[in-house]
Amino acid sequence: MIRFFNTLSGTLEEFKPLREGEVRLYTCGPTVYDYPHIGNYRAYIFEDLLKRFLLLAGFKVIHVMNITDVDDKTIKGAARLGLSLQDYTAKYIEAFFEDIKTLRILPADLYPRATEHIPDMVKMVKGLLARGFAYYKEGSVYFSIEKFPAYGRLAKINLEELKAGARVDSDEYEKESVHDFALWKKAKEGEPFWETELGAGRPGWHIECSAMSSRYLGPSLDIHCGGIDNIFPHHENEIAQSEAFYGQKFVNYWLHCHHLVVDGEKMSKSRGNFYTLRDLLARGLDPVDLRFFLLSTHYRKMLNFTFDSLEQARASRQRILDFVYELEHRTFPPGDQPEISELTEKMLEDFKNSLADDLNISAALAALFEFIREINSRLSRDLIKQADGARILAAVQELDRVLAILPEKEEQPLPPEILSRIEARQKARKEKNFALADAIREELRQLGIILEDTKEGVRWKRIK
RNA sequence: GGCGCGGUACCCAAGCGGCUAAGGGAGAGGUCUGCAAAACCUCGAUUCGUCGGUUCGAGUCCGACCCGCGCCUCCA
Repeated sequence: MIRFFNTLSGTLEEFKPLREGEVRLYTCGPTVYDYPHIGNYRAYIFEDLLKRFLLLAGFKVIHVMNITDVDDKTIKGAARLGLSLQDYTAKYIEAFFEDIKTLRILPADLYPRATEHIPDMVKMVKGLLARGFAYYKEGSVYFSIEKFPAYGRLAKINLEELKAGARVDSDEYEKESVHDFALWKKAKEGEPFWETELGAGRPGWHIECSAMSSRYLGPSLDIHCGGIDNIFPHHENEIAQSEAFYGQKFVNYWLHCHHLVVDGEKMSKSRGNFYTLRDLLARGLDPVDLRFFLLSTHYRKMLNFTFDSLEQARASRQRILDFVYELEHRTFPPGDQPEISELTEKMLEDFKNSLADDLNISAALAALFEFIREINSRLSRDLIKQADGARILAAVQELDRVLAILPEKEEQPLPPEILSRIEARQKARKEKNFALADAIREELRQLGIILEDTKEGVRWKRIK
């Protein structure tokens, strides 16, 4: 049984897709006004884990992620540089795609852009006007939340209290009630706009997700994800718009990822604790280590990024890589043992069952590490046979369909000058010239290559 | 004011009513080694923020309190 924590109900629920064997997944994508930061990637990596798990569990997944390429920030950014909206956002869209590839995030099936779906949004806004859920005010269109009694269910916000505690809204647009939100914003001097049946203007942020999700996934979808901060108002508003328009349930399961903080505090540029992926790559970070770090804490728990915790994650991942390396490079005696198959199957089952339990990655990894220790113990006593080794390796590779943390292919071969240094060291060792041997070892270490002397000869591995 | 999250060994972290409280990192001991490094193995909490309560039995449920954090405004 697969179960997820549904923000809507506030409880763990058994997962049942609308259509047997198929999951329609919508995840909120980037607003392309700047380079994404590592907190953004925590959310995308959580979604990637979810999706990869669903795929491993045998589901067909149809995944749509929007790209917000028109909003206040993109408009401001473009204006500042005197660029068109499109020219301004193109750079960040490209950076986003580069980054997700670097982090081994599986691409979505579709990346609809807001600017390319204006007609869908206009149609929806018109429908909401016709049904009395929306109203015009000075050329803009607003959603009237009092017309939608279920408003506040997702965020568990009581409208009365919300009104009492809210600050005065200083929005330059006029609306009837403070918490009504804009569906369509009247064109302003010097800002991009679209000439439509609603008048000249641009869409509000929330309507874009409602329009694009239904366009590609239908009026009802299985899972909608995003960061915890999207719950209110963004997702609350999406529900209001979509359900008011279609008159049916919008999303069955809402999954939200908690924040990443840095050194215990919210990341912000003014605090100087703001990192993009590029910042970290420039420091020599292996992006897959970052992936593992972001992956290895449960998605509903706040994650504290520090360079120390990143180092812990790196070391932890290295243990898995060393295990795989050993299996790939060792020679085994022929034969196989049913006991090993059993251990392997048990580990796979534990791993998958843990993930099926609201993506409990800690328990899943614990199953893997326990298995690694068990097998290592046997390896050290030469108790693993050839077929066992192949089976173990296949199992770890299967898990890696979800984790995606193993080295991509064969390691890059070493350049000849390095190889000859290794040979020189072997020669020195044979001649018992250990001072020279150690000097060469240290020299290579400086170059990021670690040598290991094993029974089966010298081995090397790269370190970052 | 409202809503919500967290406090488990030196650090990260699972466990959510009942086997000896997972797992990883660091550390200590050992194996291997010319010595190392690396790797591997072993060992690390009578105890789960504090105080009460419920229960045959509580990190696990209830109450109070202390500490840290987030949201209620754009934000993953």
